[in-house]
Amino acid sequence: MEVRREEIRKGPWKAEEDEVLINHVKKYGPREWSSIRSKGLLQRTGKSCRLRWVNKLRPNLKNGCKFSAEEERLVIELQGQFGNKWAKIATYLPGRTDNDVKNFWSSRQKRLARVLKTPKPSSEIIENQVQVNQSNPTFDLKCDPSVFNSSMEEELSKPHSCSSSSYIDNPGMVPFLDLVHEEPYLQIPLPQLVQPQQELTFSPADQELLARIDDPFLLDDFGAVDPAGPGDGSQLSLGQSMFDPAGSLTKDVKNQMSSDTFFDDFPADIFDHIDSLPGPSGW
DNA sequence: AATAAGAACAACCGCGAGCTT
DNA sequence: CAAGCTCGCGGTTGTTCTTAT
Repeated sequence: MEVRREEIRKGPWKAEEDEVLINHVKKYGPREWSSIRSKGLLQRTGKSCRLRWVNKLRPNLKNGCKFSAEEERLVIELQGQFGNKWAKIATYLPGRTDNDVKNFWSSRQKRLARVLKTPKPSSEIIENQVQVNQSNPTFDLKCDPSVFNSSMEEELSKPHSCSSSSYIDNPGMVPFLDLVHEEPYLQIPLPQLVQPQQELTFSPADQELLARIDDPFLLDDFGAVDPAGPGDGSQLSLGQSMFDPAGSLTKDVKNQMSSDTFFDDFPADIFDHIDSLPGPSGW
């Protein structure tokens, strides 16, 4: 015998449904999600109700507000520390949900993947360079901070800016993060940025490259390189390697680019967070 | 102005942990 | 103790919006 089941609604929520859900939470609190359907209030699963509440209806959410530079930096920092624990990371970002953080990260990864796949003309030279220290695998970046602050500027210029502040108000929440440090000398802990909680490893080819880092003819191995480039081979461009050290140091060396063209194609905000990340000793 | 590509956002699904019966 | 249920999390997919050509 077939029992006719109530049809379960899916897809976008209507305003009326939101209202019902809000009323339910007002009465009973954010729990007993399954009872919403069993009481016949909504044709939605408890799961769906909970998700809607958590992601859209909960008070104090920053809906429709882009991640500030500080938030971006914090997400990146925390992702390096916790991995893909979005719910945990979201607790450090008032007004942001795990879904927000997850989507932000996912978009970012896609951007990165796309950028890293895009070959750049060798004539483009990057001014902002990376030094690789073999014994201590961090990238030391010396760079013009003006290059890296696009979204920060954007954020500051927004009259409605709703940048997160509670972790600033409560520095104890993120004790390792120095958000006001202005010194344009960067230390990026590679393992955190590349693959959380993993030992940084270089392929044999990369190791060979690193060993030859002072070899003035190193670049010759990679075909034509614009003579206007740094040319001394002592520094690597900030290109792909910091995000993919196992596979792309070689490409890095030949992808020396001008900051103009390079950053035109690079995700606008990608380096906003690179400011004063602590070295591994601070972790 | 039309179209394609990319980015951002919203929602669903599967799984596992924890609680209740 | 085991089965069932609820909830929360992370991954994934689909849709809409924005930007570039």
